[in-house]
Amino acid sequence: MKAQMKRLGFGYDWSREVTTCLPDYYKWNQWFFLKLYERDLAYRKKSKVNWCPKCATVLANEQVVNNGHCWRHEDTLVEQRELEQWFVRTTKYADELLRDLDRLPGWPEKVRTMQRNWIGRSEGTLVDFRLDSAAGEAITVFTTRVDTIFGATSVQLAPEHPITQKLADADAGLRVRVDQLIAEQSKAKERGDIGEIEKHGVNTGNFAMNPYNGERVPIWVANYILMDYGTGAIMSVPAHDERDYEFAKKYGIEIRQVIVPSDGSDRNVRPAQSDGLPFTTLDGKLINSGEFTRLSCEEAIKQMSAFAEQRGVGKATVTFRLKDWGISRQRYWGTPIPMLYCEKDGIVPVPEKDLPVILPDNVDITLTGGSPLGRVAEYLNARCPKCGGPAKRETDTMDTFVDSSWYFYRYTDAHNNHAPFDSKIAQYWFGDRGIDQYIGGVEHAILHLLYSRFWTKFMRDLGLIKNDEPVERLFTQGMVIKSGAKMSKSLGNVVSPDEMVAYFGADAARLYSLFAAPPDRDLDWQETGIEGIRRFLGRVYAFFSQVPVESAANAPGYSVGDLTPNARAVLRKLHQTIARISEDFKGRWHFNTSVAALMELLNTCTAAPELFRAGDDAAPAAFCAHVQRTFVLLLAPFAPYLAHELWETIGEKENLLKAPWPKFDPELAKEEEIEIPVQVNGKLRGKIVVAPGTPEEEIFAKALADPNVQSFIAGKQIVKKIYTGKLVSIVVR
RNA sequence: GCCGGGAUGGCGGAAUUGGCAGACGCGCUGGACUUAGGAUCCAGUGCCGAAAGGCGUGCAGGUUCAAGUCCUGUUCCCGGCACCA
Repeated sequence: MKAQMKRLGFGYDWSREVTTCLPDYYKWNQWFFLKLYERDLAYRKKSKVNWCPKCATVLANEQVVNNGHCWRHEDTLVEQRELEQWFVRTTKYADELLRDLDRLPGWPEKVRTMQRNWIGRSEGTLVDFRLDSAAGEAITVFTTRVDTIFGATSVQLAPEHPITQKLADADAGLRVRVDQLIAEQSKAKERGDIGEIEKHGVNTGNFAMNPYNGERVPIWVANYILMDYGTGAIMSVPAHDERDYEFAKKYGIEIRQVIVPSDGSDRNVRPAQSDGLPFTTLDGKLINSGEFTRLSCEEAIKQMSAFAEQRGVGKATVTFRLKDWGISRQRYWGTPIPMLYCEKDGIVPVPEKDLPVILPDNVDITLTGGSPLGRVAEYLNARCPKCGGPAKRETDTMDTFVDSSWYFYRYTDAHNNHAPFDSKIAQYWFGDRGIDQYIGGVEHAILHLLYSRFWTKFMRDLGLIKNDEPVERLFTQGMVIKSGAKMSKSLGNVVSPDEMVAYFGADAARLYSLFAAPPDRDLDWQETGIEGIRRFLGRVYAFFSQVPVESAANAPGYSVGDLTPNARAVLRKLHQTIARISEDFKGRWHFNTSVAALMELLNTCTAAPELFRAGDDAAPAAFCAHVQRTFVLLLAPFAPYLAHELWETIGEKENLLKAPWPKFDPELAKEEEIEIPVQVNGKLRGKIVVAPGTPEEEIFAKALADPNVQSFIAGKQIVKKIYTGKLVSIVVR
């Protein structure tokens, strides 16, 4: 990989290379982990986790893609397993991660939207529905539409909800039904089609009280209620929620309308006209809602949340879709999590001075199931740093996204033995706004980019850095598609550039990949067309071989005024090309047009062979040398090998990489005469050629005199004449 | 269902700000050179038409002297999210 990059002539500073699987890097992962743990940002909990059978390890939520498939193995369904795992409290930063998206104008809107959706902030109200049972227990529901609560005609629980479980424990019949619902949900989750399964549920026969009107409503358990969102319990308002409506229709639960359109129309007022229900927009006002009747929805939400708080039956709240980041992996390759389990002292962190916890090298990684590290006795058995007694090491390793969450800071100070990096050095490179320009595939829009944003905020709070965000400007490359499938390391259908480099050369491979499509677009990789690139490079080489070798430095000067029209045309094209390529480098990065511009420049040069022919004095040697030299400089970023060779050919002694980028001279780029298209009634009818700055009247006169234009205006009345500086438009009737 | 992005010749793509649609390259056609051509060079190449001219940027409308570009509606493709309460 490294050799490939070098062969392709990429200019990386390899002295800053970091290798995340070596202890001098992962030591700092462990150090960060201890800091997370100290700050209660890392914790252990038992929970349902995503398990990829092919990876034989756990995956974070973000790493489950495409309806429940593994992000590494898109053909493999992820299973749900109950495991004790380490989590990082990304949710603690949920608000900030969401808010700061608005401060990233240099990010594609697409990525920001994806992150916003992923974080999924939702404002709502928690309301307690007290159970009939003596203990004063209550079901807490989460709703974004507390204004509809007078229309609540049942409470719906997730099958896994603790109260469901409690009710089921007391009712064997219910237990059977509930277990069915759980099985069904987890299957659907594995298949990834939860959301498409038909809504159904079971009435528990119990009741809970709506604190707003004292009404007792039946408690149901339903398969469309998810335990891991909100509180796992909802109030069901069939008149104003589509899902509740569907459910109520099916089971004959009462549908009670409490919102009507605020425009005064009577649509949807009578429940008998049930076609119009559910009415779900916020643009309405309340009816049948006690003291809140007649309020607008928005006002009602405010007042009714406040009401809940005053009565101690609920409060306004915010929930997130974002979950904590599960970082435990049952794999060998990864950073060992620096934790110990002591019989006496429980969970004990490895002291900082004992870092790094080194990954043992005598591990049999061919076995599957469970953490490989658990099978290495020398690794597993340790001493408790507190009591000195026997302790077991944590055998899970960290998600590799931990490595990539901060590696770019390590680049600033890659060989630091005392800290992940020196704050001052990081500050020098990153300033307050982070990486000037980051490049990556869209596939990392929520994984890597969310984790590294979190990590940056965490490091800022540790006092290591000052910037709030890791990346100021983000550019998302398109994916490379190969016969219909995206090309990626994990899919293993990567086209190696080696063959292309061997056959056509590194320059051709570089130019080809740039020329094929702009970088933000997906590229369907097919190798037709590289011949054209090779031809182009051959023509460049030929162009330089036929020209007299003359160093620009040695040649006497020349005056632009003395140049032949052809030579001036070349000079003009040269400067237009400088402008175009410089523009492409400024952030648009459409290098496909840069390459096209170089081709055009060469075409212009070779179209005037007399200028560059040995023994022909159609142009001064200094002019030729200037054109050649500039051409090489423009070519260099794209085809560095050929450029270096040509640089020597033309007698340059200085290092090409140190030569300044050519300067654009707008005077030299300016056309001496411009061609102006003439339209009659919006259709192109002729073209006139004038000098720049020709007055408008003269242009119109010339335009009207054009014979073809004449034939279209003859006998008609001119209604309007427009000259924009680029084009003449004549309207006749 | 919701949120993004896209659709331009036979193909990849260009048109950066409402101003000549198709730059540049591939492919194709014809020609030159050649023992040879899968090398190189020259010419042509959006569609219809002999020409004049007409038509043409997914589809249907609209605004404008002028629309690939702006507005309304719509179809299809790609990506993301999804019983999110």
